[in-house]
Amino acid sequence: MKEHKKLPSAVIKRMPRYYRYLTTLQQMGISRISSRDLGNRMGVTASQVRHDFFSFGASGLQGYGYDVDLLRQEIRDIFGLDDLFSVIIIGAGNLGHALAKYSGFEKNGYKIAAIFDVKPEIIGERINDIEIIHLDKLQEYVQDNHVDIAALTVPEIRVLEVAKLVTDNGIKALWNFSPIELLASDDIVVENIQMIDSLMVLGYNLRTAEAKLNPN
Amino acid sequence: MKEHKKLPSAVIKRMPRYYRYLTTLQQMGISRISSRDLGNRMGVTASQVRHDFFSFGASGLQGYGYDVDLLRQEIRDIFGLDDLFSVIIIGAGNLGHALAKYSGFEKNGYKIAAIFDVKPEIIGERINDIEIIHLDKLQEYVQDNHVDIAALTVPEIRVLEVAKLVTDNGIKALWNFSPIELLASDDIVVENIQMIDSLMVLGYNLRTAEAKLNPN
DNA sequence: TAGATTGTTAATCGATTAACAATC
DNA sequence: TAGATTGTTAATCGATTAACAATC
Repeated sequence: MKEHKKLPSAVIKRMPRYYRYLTTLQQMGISRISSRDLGNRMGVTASQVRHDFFSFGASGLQGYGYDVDLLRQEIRDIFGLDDLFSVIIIGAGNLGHALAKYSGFEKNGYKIAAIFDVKPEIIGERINDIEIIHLDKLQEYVQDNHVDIAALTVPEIRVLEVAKLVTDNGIKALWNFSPIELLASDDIVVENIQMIDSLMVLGYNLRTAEAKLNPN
Repeated sequence: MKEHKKLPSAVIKRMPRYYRYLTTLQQMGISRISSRDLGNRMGVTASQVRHDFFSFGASGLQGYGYDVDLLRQEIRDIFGLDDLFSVIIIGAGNLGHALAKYSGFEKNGYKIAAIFDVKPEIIGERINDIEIIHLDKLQEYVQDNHVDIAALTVPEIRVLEVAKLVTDNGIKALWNFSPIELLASDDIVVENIQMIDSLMVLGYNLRTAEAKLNPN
């Protein structure tokens, strides 16, 4: 694998967006794209596109643009998408179900391997061919199966104990959907999906936009 | 309402976090907090806390700290949380169900008013006392009821047509959960929840952390 | 008063944009 | 060759951190 310098965090956060747009272009049968055209589609400047691609070792061609397939594959390499991360879901409620049923993860390099819950009546069921296993069997499971990431879709009051259980069993990445924010440590990486934060920003922007149209 | 200058977008995005931490402090019965203590809990510098609070007109007291209730209320004012935004959910799948069942939105100033879907067999059902209405009735509904925000939890292939339907009916804020990104316009504000982006960043950070522990 | 902590400006750092030579 | 577009540095802009006087 090619060595990459440590990328600025602003670039890392933008790369999944580039990846999504490149995937769409590929599906549309478009094989090359200029920084200007891509920037227009995404609502960013051409300069930023080139600067970002340069920062991870671009594969463009002067006077031509970027090769969509090649560039997309470079992002796949950087994010390790061809290595197929193994993800388990803790909590088989509606949100856990929604994640398990969504086929987009598998397509992009993340395999949902199992779902854990504690409700006896659903243990053994399958969602999208993924088995629901009792949380008591987690230790056993991680001994027999490699697990990269745990998605936490448990009720708010359970999330701290579940996070402890999961990390005590050697899992080093938490994808947390509860409104209780988990903090990363030296050893554990965390992504919090804080839906309420996003909703608050949306509401703020709505009020700001309305105030601009309708000053009083 | 107090007038606020236009806030830097970095500050706006951090404010929901402050708000969550202040709410937790309030629930713990803590009535005042220093920038240092709050920063430590959140993993940010005290300087940034003070700078941020200053930028929206802080309410601290030298030698004392910030009044938790007062500060929290100021954030509520800025985000309009006491005005109760009205939110409708389009798409009563698992994700729509999960949103409808989550009580945290209502508690924080966002009322889920109705859920729309097209599956005849679920029309009229109630989730968490919120009625499922046929999408054909949307126009009628928005004429009779004020709607601020539409949460889009429809299948990927439907999201563009649904976004058009919703905005054609005068709704100006879209909270989009599909992997098809919607772009904001002059008239329409958008928040995209791109779960796959968050997962990719998590996977990247996991690999980077592992590479640091285990260089080879 | 002495100690603590904010309010606020200045300094630094990082991210974005502009510019244009290089080159396909 | 002429036109297009990247690669790359420099300039600008915005965000973060440091510093310390003000003051509770």
